[in-house]
Amino acid sequence: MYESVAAEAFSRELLAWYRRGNRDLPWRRSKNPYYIWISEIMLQQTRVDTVIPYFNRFIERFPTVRDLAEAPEEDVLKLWEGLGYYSRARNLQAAAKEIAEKHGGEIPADKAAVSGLKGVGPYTSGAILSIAFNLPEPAVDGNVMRVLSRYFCLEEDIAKPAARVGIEGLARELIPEGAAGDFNQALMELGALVCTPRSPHCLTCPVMEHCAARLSGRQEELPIKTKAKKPKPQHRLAVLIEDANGRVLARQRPEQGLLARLWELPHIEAPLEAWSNDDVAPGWLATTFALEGMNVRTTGFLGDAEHVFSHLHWFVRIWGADRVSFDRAIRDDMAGAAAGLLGEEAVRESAASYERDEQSASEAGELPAGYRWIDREDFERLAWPNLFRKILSEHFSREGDYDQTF
DNA sequence: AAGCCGGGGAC
DNA sequence: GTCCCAGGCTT
Repeated sequence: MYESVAAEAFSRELLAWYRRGNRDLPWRRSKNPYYIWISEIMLQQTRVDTVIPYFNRFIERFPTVRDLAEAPEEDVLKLWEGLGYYSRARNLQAAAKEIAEKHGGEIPADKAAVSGLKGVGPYTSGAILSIAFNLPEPAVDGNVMRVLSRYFCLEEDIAKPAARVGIEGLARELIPEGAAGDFNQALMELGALVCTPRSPHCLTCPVMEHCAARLSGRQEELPIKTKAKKPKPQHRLAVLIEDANGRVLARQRPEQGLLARLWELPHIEAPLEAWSNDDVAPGWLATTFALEGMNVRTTGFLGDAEHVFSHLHWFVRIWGADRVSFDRAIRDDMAGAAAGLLGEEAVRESAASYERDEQSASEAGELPAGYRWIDREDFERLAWPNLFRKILSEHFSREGDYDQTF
C-alpha cells in the first residue's frame, strides 16, 4: 500500500486543479455517452488536437448510434481517412450495430456490456464508464502510467502489458468518492499539459508537494519504458496509369490487415536491388503484374514517396505506365515464368519474352478484382492512405510534373 | 509476451 | 533523427 497522506493529497489536489479549469473540448460539452465513446475511440494513440476536427465532422454526419449503425461503410471510412488505425472505424460500426440491436441504441451503463464492444479495451471501457456514467472505474492510458510512475516512483517497465494491470489497481484506489469522471480526466489532463513525457512542468504542478519522483530529482528518468523497435524498411514500386479519359488505375486493399479497405495506386514489393535499378525495375513491375494477368509497361520515373508506419517504413518509387489490358492467358503464362525468377537476368528475360507476346494480348479485357479506373470525383469520395492521397491530389490538380519527392 | 496496426506533432 | 500519443487485437 502507498503512503496514504500522499495518495489522499494527490486525489484531492488533482481533482481540485481540474475543476478550477480545464480544456474546452467538443466531447466535454455534454455527458452524451455516444460522444464520449466516439471521442475515446478516436483518441486511442491519437492526440487531442488531431481528433477535434474528425470528431466534429463525425458527429455531424452520424449524430446518433443508429445513424452510425445504418451508414454505408464507405462513408465511415472516408470520415476516418487520415486518422490511422483503420480497424477502429470498422470496430466502431460493428459496435454501433450491436448497441442498436441489443441495447436500443443507447450505450449501456454496464461494465460487462461496454467491455464486450468491439474496439473497447480496458482503457476505453473505464473511460466511458467513468466519464459518461461516473462509475468508479480506472482509465489507465499512457498519460496515467507516466503520472503515477512519477508520483509514486514506480520502476516497472510501462512498455510491458503487466505494468498497466498494476497501475490500474492503484488508479482504482485513488478515485475520489463520486468523482470518477472528473478525476480520470484530471489524470490525463495533467499528463497532457503538466506531467509531460519530456521536461515536465513540476513547478506549476498541483501535486508536486508529495511527488516522489520530483522529491528525489528523478522526474526526467521516469517512467521506465523500453524502446520500440525501428520500423522495417520495405521498398515498393508503384505505377500511375492513366487511360484516355484521364482516369487513373487504382485498387482497393483487402478487408483485413494494413490499411484495410483503403484505396491505393497499384504497387508491389521489390528487393532493394531491383527497386533502385532503373534498368531492372520496369521488368520487375511488368513481370509481377503479369502474374495477376495485368499487362503494364512503364513509361518513365515519376517520383519517390515515403511513408512510416509503426512497424514498417515504405520507400515507394512511382513509375508512369501505360498499355493496360487483362488476360487470363497472360497470367497463366507468367505463372510458369515466375518459377525461374531467381535473379535479375531471369527478370529481364521473362519481361522481354512477355513484351514480345504482348501484342497478342486482348486489348479490352476486364481488370483484376479490386481494380478500378477512378476520376477526380471518385478520388474525392474514396478513402486513401495519406501517401497516395498526396500523390493523386497532385495528379488531379495538374501542378507541375512528377519529378519530385512527395 | 510480442507483433501488428497510422499518422502527426514536438523536440 | 527520436519519442510518443486518452490502445486494442491477434498469435
